[in-house]
Amino acid sequence: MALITAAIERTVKRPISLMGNERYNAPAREKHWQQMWEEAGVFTASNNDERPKCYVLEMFPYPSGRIHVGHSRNYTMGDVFARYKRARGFNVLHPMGWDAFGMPAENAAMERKTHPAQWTYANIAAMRQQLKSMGLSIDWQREFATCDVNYYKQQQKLFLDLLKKGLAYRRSAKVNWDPVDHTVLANEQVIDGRGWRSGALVETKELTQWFFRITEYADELLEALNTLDQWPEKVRLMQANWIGRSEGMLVRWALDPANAPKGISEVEVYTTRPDTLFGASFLAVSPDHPLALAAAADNPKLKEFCDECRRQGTSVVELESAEKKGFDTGLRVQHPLDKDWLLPVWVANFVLMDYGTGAIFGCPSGDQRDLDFARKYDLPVRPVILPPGENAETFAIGDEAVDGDGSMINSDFLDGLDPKSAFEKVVDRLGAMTIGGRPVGERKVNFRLRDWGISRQRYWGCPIPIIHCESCGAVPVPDDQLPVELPADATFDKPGNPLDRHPTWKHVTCPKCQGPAVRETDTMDTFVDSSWYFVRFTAPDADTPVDARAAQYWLPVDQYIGGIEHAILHLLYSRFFFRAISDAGQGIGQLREPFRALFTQGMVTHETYKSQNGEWLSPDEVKIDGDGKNRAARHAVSANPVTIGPIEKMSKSKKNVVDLDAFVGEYGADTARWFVLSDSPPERDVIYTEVGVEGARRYVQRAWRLIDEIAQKTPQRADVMPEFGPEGIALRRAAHKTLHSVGGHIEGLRFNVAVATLYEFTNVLSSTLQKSEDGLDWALREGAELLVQMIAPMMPHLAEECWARLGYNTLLAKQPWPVAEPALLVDDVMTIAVQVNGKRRDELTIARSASKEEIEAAALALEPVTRALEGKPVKKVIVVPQRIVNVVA
RNA sequence: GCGGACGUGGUGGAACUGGUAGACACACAGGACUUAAAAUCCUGAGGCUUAACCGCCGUGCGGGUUCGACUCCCGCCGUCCGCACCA
Repeated sequence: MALITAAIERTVKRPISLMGNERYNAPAREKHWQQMWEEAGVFTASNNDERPKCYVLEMFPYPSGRIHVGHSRNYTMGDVFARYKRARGFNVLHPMGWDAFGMPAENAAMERKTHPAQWTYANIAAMRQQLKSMGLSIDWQREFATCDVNYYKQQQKLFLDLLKKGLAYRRSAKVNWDPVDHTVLANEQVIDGRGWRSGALVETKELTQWFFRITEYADELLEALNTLDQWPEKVRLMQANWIGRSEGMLVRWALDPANAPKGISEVEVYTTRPDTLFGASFLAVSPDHPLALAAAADNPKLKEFCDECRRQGTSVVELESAEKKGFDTGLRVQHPLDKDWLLPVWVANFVLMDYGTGAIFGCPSGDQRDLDFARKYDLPVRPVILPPGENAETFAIGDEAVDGDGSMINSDFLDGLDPKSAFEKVVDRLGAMTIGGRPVGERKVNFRLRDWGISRQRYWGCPIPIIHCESCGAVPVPDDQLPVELPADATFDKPGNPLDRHPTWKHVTCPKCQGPAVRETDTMDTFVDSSWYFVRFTAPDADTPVDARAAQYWLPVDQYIGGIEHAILHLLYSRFFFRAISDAGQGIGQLREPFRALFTQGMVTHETYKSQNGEWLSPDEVKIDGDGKNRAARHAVSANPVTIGPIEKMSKSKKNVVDLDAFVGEYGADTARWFVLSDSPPERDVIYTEVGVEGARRYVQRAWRLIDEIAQKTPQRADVMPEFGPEGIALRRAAHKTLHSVGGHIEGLRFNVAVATLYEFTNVLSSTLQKSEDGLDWALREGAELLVQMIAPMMPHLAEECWARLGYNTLLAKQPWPVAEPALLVDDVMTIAVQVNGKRRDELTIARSASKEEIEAAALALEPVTRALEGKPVKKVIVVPQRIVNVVA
């Protein structure tokens, strides 16, 4: 029995030589090599290793069901990098897991009557198979899903750490409430003021919710962006804008006691432009500002106005088109720099309660919104900054506010100063004055960033480990009672939170007083799950959330790869959470940034198709006729005309996806890998086309044929190098130069250029194969072996097959990256362009050792050069060795 | 409105810190092999002019710096993305 299997094994293992034009059967061979890798455990990463480490990570997927070719690009890129680094002698960690909590599972439960867990784990099983079929060099032993009890148990510990440290807290906050689905909606789930599923008008509701104190780290998160020099500039900029630091002043304005509401004597305003204080013409407060509420208490019309503002939609369209509206409260304030100057206090719909203090002073001459507002309600407009070149006597504000540089006017002691000095002077002046025992003005740094609300009124998420007790308040679940597990028997037949309506789950005794109490029924935002999974991969089975030794060995992630859509939230939350858990006691050490290098890859796009009745059609339901302008589509079965729509990112909803299984079954994984890496720069989108795929497939076959031919024609290389003729030398130079450049391109993630370089070398190799010369066989074989090793990170199965064909019985996945011979990287002759007056006229091939004088003389002797000179005297000759000669006449 | 990126043949794109623009691929055309097709192989090609060479033009448009600009600077035009009443 054992003998028979061994025999079968051998026949399967040895690739059959190609006689004539036999094709390489990728799908069959790929399965074989995947099995070989698995048996050899090539991709298992050890936490105890002498080699330098390299942690390569692609953003882990949400298990939505199936993987399509669009998803595969991200993993392919990471895999090429991981395989390359492994070959370069690194101990590589390349793990995979599942971002498995979230709403779709609950929706599926509602629609299909399957439990979220069942749905999720079934999807994971299917997608794991798909990823494995791509031949990714992943250490599957470290795999986990965030919905695994073991994972979210550790996350509950982290939550309690943060709570102890004061980095998690509870407060009341507004949410978008869907009154039909009884659920909280994220902003992006509110479309035109209505719930995206129910269509009901969304209400604003105050709920007590849990928050993480990310604002505590606002300054650090902003500052540290400077250290992330291997992140895209774009992402750093987006984060910086999101954090939105501004430097300004808090200014306290005394209310005119004549009609001030009881108990309120001043209004605090945040401004970044205290220099324009003399241009103030009114104060405006948010409809939710305490002063507005107090004033509205005995003013029904004002109350009505405030209510109307609150109803004003939160949708983007509404905010954009919303008119600036206000209501005069009748209250008056004293100007801080002129006691006799009284200004009106308005309630305005454009003032946000949750930025700054919810109150502003309006300076119409310097701010467009304030100007629009002042014009509408006929409030004074007083210019305070005179733009350069304007005359102070005649200058007036028209329809446009002036926010540029200039010199101060109409501003008392600030007159003549530039705005910056005026700013400083006002800071000094107001700082020295007091109101109600405090300074009238003080410097204040403000951030746009808000604390991170993590409460979700959902079932399928990590339960927040808190017990609410009437007498003890919010009590942390004691460590020995963790995890707080999701009840398996929840019901999903109606909207609302299944945890909240579960008959028994939430009723517990208080850990402190043993009295009756209830569990927190909110679960955590799934962004919490993804904020530390990369830490957990370093020790997925540890009893504590973080294994200090493993974390400090592997982190930071050396190369992180994912979509630009996560530029802000996921990446910012992760940067915060990493610091927070470290400061709360997890053994991460001194490290503050989790991701050393970040790469944001482009999407795979595809044409979209729509049937006559407006339904999306998938590519395999459509037949394309003709090409160019005559290109038309019809339905594959009914032959009805089909509209070809715009090229868009592959997505399930538009059905413009190509399923990975179908693709791999037909073409093989290597073709898919090669295709997504070719042509387009990796950070840019790549368009999926049938012809592009055919091109990739052709190359797979061509490479295989070429290697096969060389394997047949040339003997194994002798250890001693023969003497080479010109062809042999040229081939070896090409091979080693390619090796040098492909390595660099992979290192720099320029996969499309690496692919092009490999095509180029393949062309050289196959044309040299037609020639004969002493010693050439040796060079051909060397070239073939190098080619195989170079394509290995991108097309690992084909490379193994070729490697075996070349007579090796080792796994290529275990071979080190070949080293280029430095002597072959430098030519002994060089070809340089010769210009006359900056225009290229000819080129010159000359010994590398030639002196400047020799080059100059040779250049001037060229016929096209003398012709272009037309007898004119040469003024100057610029010779840049190895680059160019420019003759200036 | 604010911020950013990009613009190169029929197409995707290449060109290292300024130094032969169009590598490589796709599509196309011609040829070889074949009874034929597919597959494969060879050849050609930025545009204009030309029989061909030569020549001229050419990296969105206009200017500038430089011996020399796809690359750097200034001003436009266009496309895409992010943020958006943030005081």
